[in-house]
Amino acid sequence: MHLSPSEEINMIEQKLKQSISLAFQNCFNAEVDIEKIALEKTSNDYEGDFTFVVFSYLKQSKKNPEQTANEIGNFVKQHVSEVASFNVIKGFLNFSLNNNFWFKFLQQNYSDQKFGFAKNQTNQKIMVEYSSPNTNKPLHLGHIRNNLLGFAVSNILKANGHQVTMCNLVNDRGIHICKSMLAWIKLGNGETPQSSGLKGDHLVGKYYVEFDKLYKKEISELESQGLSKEEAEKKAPSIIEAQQLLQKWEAGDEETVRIWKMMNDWVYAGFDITYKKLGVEFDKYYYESNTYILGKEIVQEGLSKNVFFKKDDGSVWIDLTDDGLDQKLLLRGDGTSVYITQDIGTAELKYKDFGCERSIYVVGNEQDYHFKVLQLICKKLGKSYADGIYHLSYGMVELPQGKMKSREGTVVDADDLMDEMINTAKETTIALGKTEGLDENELQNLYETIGLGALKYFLLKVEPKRKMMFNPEESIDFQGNTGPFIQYTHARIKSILRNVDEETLSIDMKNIELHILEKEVIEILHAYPAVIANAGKEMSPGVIANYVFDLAKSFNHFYHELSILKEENINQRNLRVMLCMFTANNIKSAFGLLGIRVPERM
RNA sequence: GGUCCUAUAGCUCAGUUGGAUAGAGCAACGGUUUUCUAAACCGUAGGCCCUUGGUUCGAGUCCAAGUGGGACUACCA
Repeated sequence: MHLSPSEEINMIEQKLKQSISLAFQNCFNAEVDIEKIALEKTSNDYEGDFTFVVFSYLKQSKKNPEQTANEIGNFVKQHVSEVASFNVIKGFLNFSLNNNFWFKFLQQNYSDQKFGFAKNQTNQKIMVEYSSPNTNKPLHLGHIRNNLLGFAVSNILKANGHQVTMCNLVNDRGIHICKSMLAWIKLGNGETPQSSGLKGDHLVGKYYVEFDKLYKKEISELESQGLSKEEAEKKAPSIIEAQQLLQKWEAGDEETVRIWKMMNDWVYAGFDITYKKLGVEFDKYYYESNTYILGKEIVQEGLSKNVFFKKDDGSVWIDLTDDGLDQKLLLRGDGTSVYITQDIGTAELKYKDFGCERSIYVVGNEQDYHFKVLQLICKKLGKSYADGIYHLSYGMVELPQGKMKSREGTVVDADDLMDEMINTAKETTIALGKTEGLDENELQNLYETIGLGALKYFLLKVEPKRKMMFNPEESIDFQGNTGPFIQYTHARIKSILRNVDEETLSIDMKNIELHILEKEVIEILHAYPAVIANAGKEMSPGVIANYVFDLAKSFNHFYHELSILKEENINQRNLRVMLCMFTANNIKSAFGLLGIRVPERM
């Protein structure tokens, strides 16, 4: 039997578990399922590599913890050649592996660019929807979190061997777009991105803000005439005009549709630039202007199946009170669709197009309720894809002043933020003055790598479902647990490796020692396949981020204490060079999953 | 009213299916550079893991109740 390297490295845990299970049979005449045996990494305070905790097996062994652990330890040591020794403290059985195991692992994997990735495709098809912007305003910090999450999770799922389709559902129709359109028609004087020099999405966003100003002014005028706030909000001329514009759009009015298309195209051109700079991509775009009709058809289907019901005013509802939720509107009295109508349609369309058994929606936690309802509806309609719907919910990004409000102009604009980050990276890099010999192009590239690396890492290291605080003044650092810290580790390694001539390296295991600092790095590298698997299972880029930070920290410690190229024992030197190559590969690989680039120098 | 998220060091966050004395980074204080990149490394200090009860050999982790913070839910998306 020939095993590929990454199958082989997972085998040591498997081997130990198998042997432990046999030990139970042999020593205590007890059956213990291999799958149920849990091994953990030995705590740094104790000697050993892997630990088996025996407390919960005392019923099977019918002996005290120490005896149980000792008997199992003896058995395993005899039967697993990689086990060099073991020790028992209370109910903790700690196994130490021999150094050759670690040397072999290093030798076999140090140059494998795909180390840690699933060797075989799973045939599981997964759709990941993310970004999903409205086309009435530019992207902001919240969208950045969304985009980075969606892209990173897609990469992680691919690394787990799944077939991933990334899609972007563009919300290109609705009242919000009509607001921008109306303001542009009234106040724009034919302004275009070309005439103003403004990026298309920013131009359209400007008129969204203009609309809001006008609307607010009208409301306060009406209120001063004695109307209540609610009445004023409904009767303000601009909102009524915007609604009329929406009706004209739905009726296919030529001029309205022309302006709508024109302004949306401006926005798309702007988004493309932002997406490109951010480094995210999509395999497929869906547009709600195309999918909302399909949603209406499914609502009819639900009516005929008696899953939905119609009220006297003609509106269509589903009753979810038995599921602990409320009644939910699916179609307005006038027959027009609401948000969830379109999502029902899009879900169906996605499944028809790609047949994915899992469909992940990267959408903020403000829509937790919405997706719960969506999944319930699909289930009640008997849709086969209902169980595969998964809302990857993430917390809002908040500012020190509170929540971002695009209408009030308290948003952190995506383009501005990226530019600021890149600029800060530039200033810091110049101040440190280590980039002699790089040309203008390479420098610009480096600033982007570092600036965006800092931003992306900052947003991705936090568990998705947690809300996060973003303080523009002090949030993003270049020291400590940051993207640039890890990039710096990579650059330092590369600097060493530029002085290494050998294409391939070999070590004679008889003539080397394994220093504790070397071993710590190797152990972390060894865990990478399991980390990728776990990140995929949890759909959490934060798992990768925490991992790669640990790796960088551990490597820096090693680097600081031990010479690499100046080591005189050639075998030991080669071991350390391998460790450098392996670590650099691993940082690049892990950051690749996060959508972050690594520099050769910085 | 209903559904859900959240609470760990001054701040920002980790903490795997319950395991050994709860960890990082920042900020503070002290130290390290004639030696492979100091965006680094080492050390000191900093904790009623929101409260109470339960489950058990063992709970930051699981369960229940409560408190603080937040989101959603009533023809917006």
